[in-house]
Amino acid sequence: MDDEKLLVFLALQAGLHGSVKTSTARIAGHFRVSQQTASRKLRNLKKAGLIRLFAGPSGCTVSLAPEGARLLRADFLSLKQVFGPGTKKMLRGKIKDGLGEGRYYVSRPYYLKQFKNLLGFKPFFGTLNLIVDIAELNSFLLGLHPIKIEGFETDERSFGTIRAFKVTVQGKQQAALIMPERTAHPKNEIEVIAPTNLRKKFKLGQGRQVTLTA
Amino acid sequence: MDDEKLLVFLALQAGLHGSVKTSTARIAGHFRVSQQTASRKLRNLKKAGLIRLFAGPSGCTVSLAPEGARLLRADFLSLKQVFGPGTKKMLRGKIKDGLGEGRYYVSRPYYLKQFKNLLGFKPFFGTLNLIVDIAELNSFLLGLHPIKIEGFETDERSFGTIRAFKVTVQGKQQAALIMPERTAHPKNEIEVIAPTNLRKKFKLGQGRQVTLTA
DNA sequence: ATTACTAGTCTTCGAGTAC
DNA sequence: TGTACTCGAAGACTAGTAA
Repeated sequence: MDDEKLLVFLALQAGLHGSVKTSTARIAGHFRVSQQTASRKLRNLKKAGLIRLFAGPSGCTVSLAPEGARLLRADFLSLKQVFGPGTKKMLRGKIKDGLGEGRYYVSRPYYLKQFKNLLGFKPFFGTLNLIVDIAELNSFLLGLHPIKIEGFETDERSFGTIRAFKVTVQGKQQAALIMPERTAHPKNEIEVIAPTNLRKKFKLGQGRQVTLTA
Repeated sequence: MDDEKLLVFLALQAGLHGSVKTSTARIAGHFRVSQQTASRKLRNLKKAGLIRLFAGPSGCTVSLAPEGARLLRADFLSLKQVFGPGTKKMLRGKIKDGLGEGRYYVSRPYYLKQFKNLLGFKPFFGTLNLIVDIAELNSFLLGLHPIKIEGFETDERSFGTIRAFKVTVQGKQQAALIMPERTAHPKNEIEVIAPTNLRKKFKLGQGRQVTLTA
């Protein structure tokens, strides 16, 4: 029994917002593991913030925590891409006006050279900042080949390693989704670079919806 | 990285029927584990019959085996029950004419007593045999409380332990889905018992479709 | 560059048991 | 009945390295 299977099992009984009264022995029986293991796994899920758990001498009641629901939703979206009827890999995001910071670091020569070599284009000096759904983002990125853009340091500051993914913007424009390598769990904000000024080309303003495909 | 996550990762890249050329290092990088672990897990999935794998000094190409696709489909259906829009727990099956065997063992006193006590009804002496989709069945059963009907032995033969699940037939009739306890992976055939003769009540003949809800 | 074996370490499991 | 602790055994992980 892996953690995620247990989470699904609980979600099916408790629902996304409800709760279920059960026992560690019952769970153990279902997965054919020991009562001790069921108990421990349950506590682990609680510690990980995925479920809410109240356990006592009369059994335990469990409900999904928001983080647990989000995790399952991400799994669901991944599988939907596999089984869903003709769903192409796609990610929608809303434009957020950036701080002009992107223009600066995209144009650093050390990055620039790698962009050219590894992505196949010289990016416009500016980035398109998009707000996306984290679950959708994870599902979208899963299965794409990450391209590693190495970081570097100057006397003043350090520039971290970047993960880049080749994408298409609005179904037409070659581009790349980029994000810091460091963050284990991606934020809900991503940046897109392309050979041209995407804002101009597609007449995009703040709040407008953009579609990335892969 | 658990096995199932890896399978999803591969499925997203290879598709259900295609294949993908990759390397253990790339997979390892994605899940942030060692190359060795990725290699071993891949071989495990192959040994388990979930993927087809050709590995060599120039990388490896992977495709989903039918069993792997089935496993993912089961997961997908489970999650669909959680996230799907208003999908109630439901299982469809096609009637298969039984051998009259059900009539015999359902009426064994030792079973009968437990059916009454644990299911809350005295079953009609006969079973309705249904052919179902294994993935749907697994997803349906996941989350239902199994009720254990103990087996017993006579001088002539032994009667195994039965797992029973309370269900509703055609949205109206109280009933129970029963299956042998033994089998780890359920067959695609189940039996249904109810207080009344389901065949008569719903005018069911071979091949007719029946809906169970829970 | 690959895959994958071996060996040592670390994690996870379940029986026994306390409460 | 429950949950959950300890601890010895079984399994999984990574580093080093062969091919």
